[in-house]
Amino acid sequence: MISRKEVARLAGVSEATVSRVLNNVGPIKEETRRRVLEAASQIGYVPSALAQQFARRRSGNVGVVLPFMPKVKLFSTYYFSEILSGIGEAAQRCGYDLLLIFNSPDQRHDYAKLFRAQKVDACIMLGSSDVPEERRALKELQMEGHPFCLVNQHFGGEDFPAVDADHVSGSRLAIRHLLEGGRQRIAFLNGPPQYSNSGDRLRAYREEMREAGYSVRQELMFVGNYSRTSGYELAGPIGEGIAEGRIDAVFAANDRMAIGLMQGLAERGLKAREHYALVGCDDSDGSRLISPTLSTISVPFYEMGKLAAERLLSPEKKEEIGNRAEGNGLIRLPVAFEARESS
Amino acid sequence: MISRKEVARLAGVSEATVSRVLNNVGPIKEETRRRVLEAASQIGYVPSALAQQFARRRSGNVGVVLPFMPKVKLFSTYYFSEILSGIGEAAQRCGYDLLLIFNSPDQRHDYAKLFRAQKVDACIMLGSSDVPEERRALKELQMEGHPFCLVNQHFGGEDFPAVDADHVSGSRLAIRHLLEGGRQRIAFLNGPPQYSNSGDRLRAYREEMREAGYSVRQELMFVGNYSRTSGYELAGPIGEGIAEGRIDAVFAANDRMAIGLMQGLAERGLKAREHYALVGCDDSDGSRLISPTLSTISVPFYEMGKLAAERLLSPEKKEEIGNRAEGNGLIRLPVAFEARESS
DNA sequence: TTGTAAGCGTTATCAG
DNA sequence: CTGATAACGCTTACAA
Repeated sequence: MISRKEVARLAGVSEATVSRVLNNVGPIKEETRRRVLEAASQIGYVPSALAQQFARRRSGNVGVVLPFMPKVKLFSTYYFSEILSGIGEAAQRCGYDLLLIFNSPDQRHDYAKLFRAQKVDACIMLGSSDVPEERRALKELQMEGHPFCLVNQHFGGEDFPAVDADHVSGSRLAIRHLLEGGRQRIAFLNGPPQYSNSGDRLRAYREEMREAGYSVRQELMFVGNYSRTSGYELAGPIGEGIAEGRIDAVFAANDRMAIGLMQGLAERGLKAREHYALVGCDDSDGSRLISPTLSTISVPFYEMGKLAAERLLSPEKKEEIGNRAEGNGLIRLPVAFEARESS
Repeated sequence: MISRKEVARLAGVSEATVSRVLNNVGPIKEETRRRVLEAASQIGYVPSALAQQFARRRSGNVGVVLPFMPKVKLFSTYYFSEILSGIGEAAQRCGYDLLLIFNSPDQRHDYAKLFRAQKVDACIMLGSSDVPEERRALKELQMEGHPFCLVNQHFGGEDFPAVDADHVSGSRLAIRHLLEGGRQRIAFLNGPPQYSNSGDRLRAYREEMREAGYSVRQELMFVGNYSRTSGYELAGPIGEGIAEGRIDAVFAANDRMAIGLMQGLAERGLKAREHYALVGCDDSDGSRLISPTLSTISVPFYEMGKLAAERLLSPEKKEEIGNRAEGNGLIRLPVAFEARESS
């Protein structure tokens, strides 16, 4: 290993001077600087990031925590990849490296440990879900004052820093659109309850339906797990509802389930728009490829990731956000309705 | 910061003993071990990864180098996300963390620097392309003996460690399929030449066409940049060719371009299968969603990423691969043809 | 403007 | 089985 010492010797200065030159700190005689840089490049010296991190007591890493999902190729889902792209963009600009952390299924989620071990200087949680274990881990983080931020999830009763989308408004838009299109028996295919946006959407659905004068019946409610397959499998019961006139539209909590459902229903001879209206959520690439194209809510995942990272890493943003109304770490970004052929 | 010292004091042992217990090294009296663990958990001690890395002179990180692509949300492309998922799976199993490295557009690619700076213990390159600067950087890596591996790319004339897919055979399958379907004027929409698989595919195309007794005409050759848009934009010239009977099939180097092309041609009233046959490459999710569904070559990206990582990180794999034929760092995984509606 | 030296929290070696 | 202690390569007062 080539170390500072050799540069110092070659340049005929002390090791401290080498550091000063390389870190641009303190006043340095121009001649000295030249000699040091010359010596450094001559022997191809590169400061050890390990030693620097150790001495500075900062890793220079942002942790990105990813949920464990058996059999799911995580990055291949539109949701994660968009958020990660946004985080990457911001982290790079702020001079941080991204450290990917996979939440193992077996061991408990010890986020605080990441900080205590100094593996990361800040942390962004993707796909976090509202289960007791997760709450505990996050509360601990907050207690210990570690900088972190959730993306696309929030926890009722807590004030965790988070960047979410306005899923309530988005869902309202979707339902309203369906109602305005003359649909009255709107089924709701929701995601699992441990995700806050499921709650948000459910609320929106209930309120809109009630405001429109419809009762919210249990036979219109379905729950999947966000996978294409889970939508596909619900084509049975939902298809029956459509065939019997009990359902004339479906609002699905994400595009994947909507697409699976559309495919399943197509196999039963039921065509979107013709036999029922369908609205998904996410504005994923797939929504534009499927036929008929899928009406959907576009969610700014990329921007959400970017904002979460900036919030943690960029000094200006940090201040800007600090100046917002007190006691609310949650930022909600607006979403938009995309009308396409399926509704 | 809670350090080893405090644990030692609380347990009434030396700091060295604390380390021994925690690292399970050397013989330890059971009673001592108990006391140390007790003390550690009592004050919530977590060893500093920074200090460990420094002392061990190993970062415990695998670098994953990603190309800079302006305006492209990298992870959202099937290709990268699948490979990354595979790498993640293997890295986790081998006890490494993933450090994402974004190749900035401005500064030169100094991969060796990553190692000299000890930021990573091994490195996997995604989306690497055959340009002089890249060759130089990789050659330097090899010269200095740093462990690295390319994925889905290889460099003629060099023997860099790489995991690629057998794009030659894959392309042959595609062309042969089109020929067997009675197509004779097969256009080829290739990717940029700096990617080795473009060369591989071109070779396969030429040979298959020649073997079938067709001349390879320049007017059948098109080049895009793997984006959906680039395929879409070539719908003009290619559409003309189809209309005028000069083209009756297209083989595209990836699904995204194929899909863009299909959409562009559809706008011109040209339908896949009916007016022309189309085969893509990658077996991306989109290929199954588009209508008509897209025939394609399925490439085991996930496995490629996994294998590249194992090759670098897992002791057994390393040996297994070392026992292969000499002088060839390149491993090619097989691909398969997926017949769908478009051809 | 530069040198000296005290950390930083581990690992690893060498005695005992 | 356990305790001292010398690295590790850098940052950062403090002195000169």
